[in-house]
Amino acid sequence: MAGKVEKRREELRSRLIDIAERRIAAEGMGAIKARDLAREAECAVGAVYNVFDELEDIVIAVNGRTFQRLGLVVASSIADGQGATPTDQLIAMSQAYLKFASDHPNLWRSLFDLKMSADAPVPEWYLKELGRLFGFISAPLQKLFPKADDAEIDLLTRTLFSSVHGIVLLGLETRISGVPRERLDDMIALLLRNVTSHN
Amino acid sequence: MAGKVEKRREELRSRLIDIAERRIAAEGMGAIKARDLAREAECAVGAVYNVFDELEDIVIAVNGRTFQRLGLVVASSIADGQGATPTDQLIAMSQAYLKFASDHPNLWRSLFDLKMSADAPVPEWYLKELGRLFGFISAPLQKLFPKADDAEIDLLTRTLFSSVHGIVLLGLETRISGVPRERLDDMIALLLRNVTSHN
DNA sequence: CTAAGGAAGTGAACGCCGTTCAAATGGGGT
DNA sequence: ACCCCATTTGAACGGCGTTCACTTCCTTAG
Repeated sequence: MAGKVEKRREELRSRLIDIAERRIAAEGMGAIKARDLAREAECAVGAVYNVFDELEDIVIAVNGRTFQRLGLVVASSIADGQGATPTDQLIAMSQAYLKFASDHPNLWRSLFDLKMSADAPVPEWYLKELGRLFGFISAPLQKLFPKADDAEIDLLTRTLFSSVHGIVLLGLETRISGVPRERLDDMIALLLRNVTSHN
Repeated sequence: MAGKVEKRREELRSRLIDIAERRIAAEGMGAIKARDLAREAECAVGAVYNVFDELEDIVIAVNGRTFQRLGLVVASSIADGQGATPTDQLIAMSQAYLKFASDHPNLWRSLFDLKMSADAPVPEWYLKELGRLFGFISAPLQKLFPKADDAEIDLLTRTLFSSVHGIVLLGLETRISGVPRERLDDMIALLLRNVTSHN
């Protein structure tokens, strides 16, 4: 019966991730402090390091949840309107991406702000979720450009994802954009309609 | 003769910015440490704070230089080929932007990584340089879309800038892109040709 | 030329951080 | 019931940005 210790460990682990998620959502990645987490989780600072190697790993765990939620949001944005045109699907997904980033700016920023520290070999779930996102994009693109080969579709997928990401990123950065939130939807639609209308 | 003190101050100021610029270029924004700068500038830590309110202000000063250099690079990318089509001008500028970011990744990242701290009222030079960049983009766009009004041109300008920025940003991030450097030029050209060819 | 006044320069000290580790604790096998 | 060792603990460590009482030295008035 060697389950008691492990259970507590696992319980503490998820409790810490919950707390970190709330703090990141409320005050951003910079508000993650070992002593604060320990106090709120009612454990010693050292206990945090029994469950995670470094503080950064807690942020990575939160990012895992966030990435998954983001995937769900994007997926469900096209779940209903299967009759929509490929272009409209791309726009719907991109605007869902924007909405998620706008609704949870700190959680979303943390996905990209975290510098994977040196040796870190990019977590597998990261690439998996990213692949899911890319898959959502490339499907409509294949309909739009039936003659394109996989490499071309892949390049276009990454191009559009990066472009939309850039619009969302700079758009939510007040100091740069000077663009009101509702215009960002227009920018995304403008981009995607122009790119996909020439075929 | 009240010039001796000021001269030393100014001399120390520019010396610190030089050192900070080298360090950022070599090791990134995170390598800016008060004690390191002071040691290399051969002054006391406190002296740094006589010239700058916070360490962050040194990074801002470096960013000022970087932004100016970036503006020059983008401007000169279209200086020679005035006969080029507007689309080719846009592509040339964007690829110059990519080249600059790729040649000086740490300096370029520092332009955007720095979170202007809370109250900070966005430096005037920042908005000025950004305006210059936007001006370079909107000029060819006006030729491409003569019927568009200023608001439309402005929205398209910001859309394309953000898109190119996104491509560069994610493209230089190895963990996300998986795209070789030379393909990024293709992505930019692909985007801009598609967007500007429908007219 | 000198002496007084104040700005600039100094570096030890402060408070906070992530992380570690010797000591205390408590669950599991005998 | 007991001991053993993994878990847990929180004081301690090294490093950070920033401050401040103190010293130094430039400026300028007499």
